[in-house]
Amino acid sequence: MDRRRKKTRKAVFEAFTGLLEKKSYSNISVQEIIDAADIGRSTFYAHFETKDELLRALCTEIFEHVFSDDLRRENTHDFSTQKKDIVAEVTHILYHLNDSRTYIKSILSCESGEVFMKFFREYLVQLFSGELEKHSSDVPREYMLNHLVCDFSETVRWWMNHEQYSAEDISRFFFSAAPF
Amino acid sequence: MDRRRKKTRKAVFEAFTGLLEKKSYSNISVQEIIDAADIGRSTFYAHFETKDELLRALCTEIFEHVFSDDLRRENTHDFSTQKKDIVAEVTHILYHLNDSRTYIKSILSCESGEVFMKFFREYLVQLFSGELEKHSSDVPREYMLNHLVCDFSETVRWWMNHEQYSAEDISRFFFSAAPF
DNA sequence: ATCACAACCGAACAGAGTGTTCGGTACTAT
DNA sequence: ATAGTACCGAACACTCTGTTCGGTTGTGAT
Repeated sequence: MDRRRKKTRKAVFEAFTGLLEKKSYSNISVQEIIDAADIGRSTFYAHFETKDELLRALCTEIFEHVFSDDLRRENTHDFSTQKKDIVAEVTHILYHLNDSRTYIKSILSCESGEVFMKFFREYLVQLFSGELEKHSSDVPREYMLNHLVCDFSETVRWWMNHEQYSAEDISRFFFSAAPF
Repeated sequence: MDRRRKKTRKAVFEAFTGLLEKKSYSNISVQEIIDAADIGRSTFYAHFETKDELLRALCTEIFEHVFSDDLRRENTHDFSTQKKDIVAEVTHILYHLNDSRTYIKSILSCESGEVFMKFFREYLVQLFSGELEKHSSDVPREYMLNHLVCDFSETVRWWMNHEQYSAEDISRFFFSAAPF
């Protein structure tokens, strides 16, 4: 990718998350992002169609990082590593999430958090749907899957505002309270 | 309250929820609500300062209904009824939620859902914080409280899209999966 | 039935934000 | 060196917002 495009993209992301720390998503105008990023008006629209798309792009970028290992493992059909147990996998994801903490906190701080959480839950459905096979109960499978996904995503949301805990702590909390 | 005010208020709420079924919150303009409610522009602004305030007013109205008994009980210092067990209480709230199902589904269908969920969680914190005393664990109390609140609010969100289940079913699912 | 009051109407207005266009400039990759 | 790409920013048409105000109609109390 052209060095200029990368630079512009980065400037926009940083301006955007910076603004999210100060004010809510809906109160941020495209013009403010443009000014903060110090780019031309038409340049912004050459990269992103709307503010919403910018948010989605940012979420995608974050999750590509967080779930990068899982995705890679899916492509290489290496069954030995696929059998990693769920506890290790969850802890691993928590480590990655911690890396993007600053971005995530900004996004979660207002309405835009809903978009982030939606993205997040979509990834988690894949993560937990396999795990669910092992358990049986008189509760609909679909309910349990949604339950696990929400447990974990909300655990992460909580964690983002409680920095004192480590990834291992959070993993332990999660498995203590979740119905595994 | 003046009959006209009641009528207008009702017309706005109905127009708003009707629109929410068709398109997302942020894509609904005040003018569309005004047209759908068939009222004058200035009339809308005489009732609600902004679209956001309308959403909050609608949420407040819903929760005043859903939690009406709890609130009443709080005022009358009747300790005999205060000791109602949590299962009955939860089931009771689910019944009330079912009454407002149409409204709630509309609100939850897009970004406005976040506002609804936020309101909802605030009420639930009160409901569950007492219940938590009874349990002990090596997990922070604050985490457990948030966990219960999210479990329940997300259970309700799930329920709204799975009409085939009764309030009793949902109550059972919730207590099966929650760490009680 | 009357009457003071409150609610509603809707046109008009200023202001803010959006998304596009276009001619010109500057950078990049090869 | 050069062709292609990205950026700039002014200008434009458009939509939406929130307010104002003079006039109309409905309401509740007496």
